Amino acid sequence: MGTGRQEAEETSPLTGSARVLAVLRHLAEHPDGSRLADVSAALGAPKSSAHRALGSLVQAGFARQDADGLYHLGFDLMRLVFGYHEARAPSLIVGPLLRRLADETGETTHYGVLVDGNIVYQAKVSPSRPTFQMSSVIGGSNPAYRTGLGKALLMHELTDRNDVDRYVADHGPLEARTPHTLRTPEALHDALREGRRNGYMLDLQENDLGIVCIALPLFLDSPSRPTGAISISAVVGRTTPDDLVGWLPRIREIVAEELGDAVLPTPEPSTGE
Amino acid sequence: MGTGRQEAEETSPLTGSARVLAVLRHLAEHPDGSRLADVSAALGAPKSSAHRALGSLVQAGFARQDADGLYHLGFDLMRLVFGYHEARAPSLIVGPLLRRLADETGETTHYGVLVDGNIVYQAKVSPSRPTFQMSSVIGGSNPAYRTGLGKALLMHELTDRNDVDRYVADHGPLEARTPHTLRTPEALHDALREGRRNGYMLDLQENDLGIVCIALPLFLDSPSRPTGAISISAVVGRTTPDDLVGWLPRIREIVAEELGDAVLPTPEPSTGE
DNA sequence: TCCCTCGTTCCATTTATCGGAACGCTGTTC
DNA sequence: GAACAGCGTTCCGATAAATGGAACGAGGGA
Repeated sequence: MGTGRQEAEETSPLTGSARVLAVLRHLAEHPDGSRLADVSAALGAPKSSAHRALGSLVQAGFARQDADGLYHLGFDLMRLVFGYHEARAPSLIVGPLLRRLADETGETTHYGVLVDGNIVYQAKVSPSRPTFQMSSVIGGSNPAYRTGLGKALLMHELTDRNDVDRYVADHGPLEARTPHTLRTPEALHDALREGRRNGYMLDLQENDLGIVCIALPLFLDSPSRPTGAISISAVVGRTTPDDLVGWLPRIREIVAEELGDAVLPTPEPSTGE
Repeated sequence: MGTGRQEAEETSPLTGSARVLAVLRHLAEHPDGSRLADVSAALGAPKSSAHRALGSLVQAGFARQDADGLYHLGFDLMRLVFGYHEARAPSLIVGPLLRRLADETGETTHYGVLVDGNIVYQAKVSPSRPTFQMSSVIGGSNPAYRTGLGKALLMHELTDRNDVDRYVADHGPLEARTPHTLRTPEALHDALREGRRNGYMLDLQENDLGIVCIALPLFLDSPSRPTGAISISAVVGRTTPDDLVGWLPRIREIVAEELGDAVLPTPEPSTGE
């Protein structure tokens, strides 16, 4: 879920610091460690160049070499990134909320923001007794139109049909990852309108077969534009859409306790179109 | 807890890819974002150089620039590091164990390995209802001699007095972070010996005032040399050393259920010296 | 003992980095 | 409303750092 870019690229010779960063990426994508020859081959660079790049990374604390000669991501980089994440506003503010929701429902919770038409996961809390492992990763992304988080945010950005059409035009066609993915601008528009009416958004196996979720936008900064959205994900069979909606009162209660009652959207009573 | 290196360094002009990596570090250390001028000043480099370095990072997906022009760590880097961490053996193997222990005791649990005389935290699980926030960060480190995790591992590395003396000589003096830190090789040797006898190790406010913990080494690979250690930390006042030791039977039970009964040390009955 | 693998080092060539200076935009001040 | 100040960005000749083919040496197997 949410990869990022291609593995081996033949765009340009890839030189200088760009090559060093490519090596860093390679190390991160190989958790069991990489040999020098692997790195060299993956980059299409001579051994000596790969070796020099690795040397720079090791010296900076961004890579390390174990007793077997295998290169790994450096502990210092992990400390930096984990420290960065824990110090960021989303973790600090919505972290406790996500944990309470995960404990209460026994399901995985997420917080995500909208970046260029995609949802980027900013925080993730698995329940104490995980029933399954969600494939989402912090920093990873998915198209907004086929995730609960994404649609919960889009519904306040794309308020009329023209907005929806422009979104679809700008961010590529609606790719049907599952049979349930919304395929047309009409379907998306209808879903967003219903979301605005209800004050929440459902995702019924639209991004991953077997996964449903309920999502709510959060208005942490501005009362008009949502800052991000939270979601609770579950597996079909164990949880029905009705169950998700049934959690709503309790969800709203917990959100209000943790962040106040101004951060939730006010459902439009019945602004029939 | 576990910083890593100095902030502003005047070692050498710092050029090329080393400078790019320094910029990356700077971004990670400033979670609220950095201006170009900040980066430039922090590196002692001209604006244009800092700008070029940031450009390289942005292009690689390791940095991003928000609408206000502030530079941040890139989402792609977060995805890479979090994905790397979740795919690594320690997370996969001891993760569920740490979670169960955290749930059972209501305290924070850690897994750490010994690297060059220091403990490096590899996994961390906070309880669902955190009573306090531990300052440890994944990838961060602390001297082994004043942490429960570290001593639990040292006790199988430094089995006689000569080993202890050599350790102290190699890894600097025993710095007393708190009044309870072990100050002499004798005290450390005695503590390690008692740990070997008991099959566990206590840390009684030796690294952080107000924090006590109990730690056990894990023998995941070899039956003779521990792979790493797990710990459960608590605040004094709410938890006494006796409470920690009282958890032991349950801890051993859970560890045996999750990983088998061969991964725990066999307490030496009474090998009096 | 030989051989193969793998990480490391060397060095002349070349190419990307360096950085001072100028540009243009935005929001502010007088 | 016009001059100003701060900021990110771009330009370009001089310079220094990256480049990579080849040789080296340690370690492990056959």
